[in-house]
Amino acid sequence: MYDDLKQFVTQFAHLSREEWEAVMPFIEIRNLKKNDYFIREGEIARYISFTQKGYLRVLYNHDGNEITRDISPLHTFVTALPSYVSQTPSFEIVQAITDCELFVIYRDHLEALYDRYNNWQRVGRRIMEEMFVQTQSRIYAFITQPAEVRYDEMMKQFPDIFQHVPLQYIASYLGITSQSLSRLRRSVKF
Amino acid sequence: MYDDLKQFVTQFAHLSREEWEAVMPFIEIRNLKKNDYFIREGEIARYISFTQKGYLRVLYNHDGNEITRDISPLHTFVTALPSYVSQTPSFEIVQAITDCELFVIYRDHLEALYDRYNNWQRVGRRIMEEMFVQTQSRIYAFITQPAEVRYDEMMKQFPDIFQHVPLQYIASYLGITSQSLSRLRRSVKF
DNA sequence: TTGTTTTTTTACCAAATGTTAAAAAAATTC
DNA sequence: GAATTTTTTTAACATTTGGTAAAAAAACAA
Repeated sequence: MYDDLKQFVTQFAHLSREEWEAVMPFIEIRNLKKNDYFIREGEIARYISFTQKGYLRVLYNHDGNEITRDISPLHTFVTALPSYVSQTPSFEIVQAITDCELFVIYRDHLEALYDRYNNWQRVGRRIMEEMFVQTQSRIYAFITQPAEVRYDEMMKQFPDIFQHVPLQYIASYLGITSQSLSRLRRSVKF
Repeated sequence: MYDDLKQFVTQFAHLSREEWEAVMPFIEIRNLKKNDYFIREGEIARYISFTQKGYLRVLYNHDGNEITRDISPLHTFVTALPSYVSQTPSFEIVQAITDCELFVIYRDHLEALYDRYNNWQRVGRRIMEEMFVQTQSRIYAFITQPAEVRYDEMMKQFPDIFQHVPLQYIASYLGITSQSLSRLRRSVKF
């Protein structure tokens, strides 16, 4: 049932049986249809989600344009983090790109788990460290690589995403317009 | 002595007197001269630094060009994080931009502190959350703002940096060449 | 100070990406 | 399946940024 979740978290720290089972009562299964919202604009992000099935994106409205900041790979945690950590209204929106099955954990429950088990707190810390490292490499990509290379790398790293995610979201994630993405896709082919 | 450090960490969690004092024996003061290295390329990052005085930058060599990924504001933690978390040789270099006074803490000591005090583990987690949120807003800037706006925002947010940090490092941090930075600085003036 | 090295600026041209508009293709709805 | 809506592609032109080279300015060293 929670195999993927278990595998994900135990990458970061070994958990005793008791520690692992302590999270169980806090996991809530939520199914979203394509285009449903996980977090709406202005809402306070009171929970975090592990994507068991499907793809979410994190976006925000910038002068009427939707800016996709993140497209979640399978089996990772997603929320509108700025809102989640500060418990203030979210400028970010989290939306289902495809039908999704999510494991949802409320922040209050997770914080209680952290209070009780140092080891869970460690898992939380290590996951954040890892996410930070990944975000940094994305910044390196923006600094050093033209859009075409960023696109190629993304295709290599997340080939499954291209079967499920509209190109306009991918273009925004790469920091270009969908017209530009179209153009560089054409030039790559030949 | 450690007032700035104490203020920084207690932003993230309240610490009892015992908890605060537990870190003291682990703090090592290190002074760097301008251009000295804190972490060298290929070295394993075995410690983290709080910049009490001065500015560090995090960079790496990309086809012979130095790419500045980060310029540390005063009173924050810095290390070559990918190496630090995985304990593998660092591709990133951490170098003093100005003379620096650093509070250095070894990873082994910090991990021991985390093991012993859940509250310190919490501080570590919250700092990583905060750093992640900041890095994300930098990604938003890359996606939505042209270099000129990114430059203006940086000047607003870190005006002190411009008195100490060479423009070429700032250009690289902004993701442009120093020639381009020169050009847009000229156009802003009038 | 003088000479040397490094950094910043300027200029010109090239390449990458944005903007606007419209057509084509695909997905969705009735 | 036909009509409608959304997404993707194409095209022409504008703007931003990069690359190369060299001059000017600043920092550093003898």
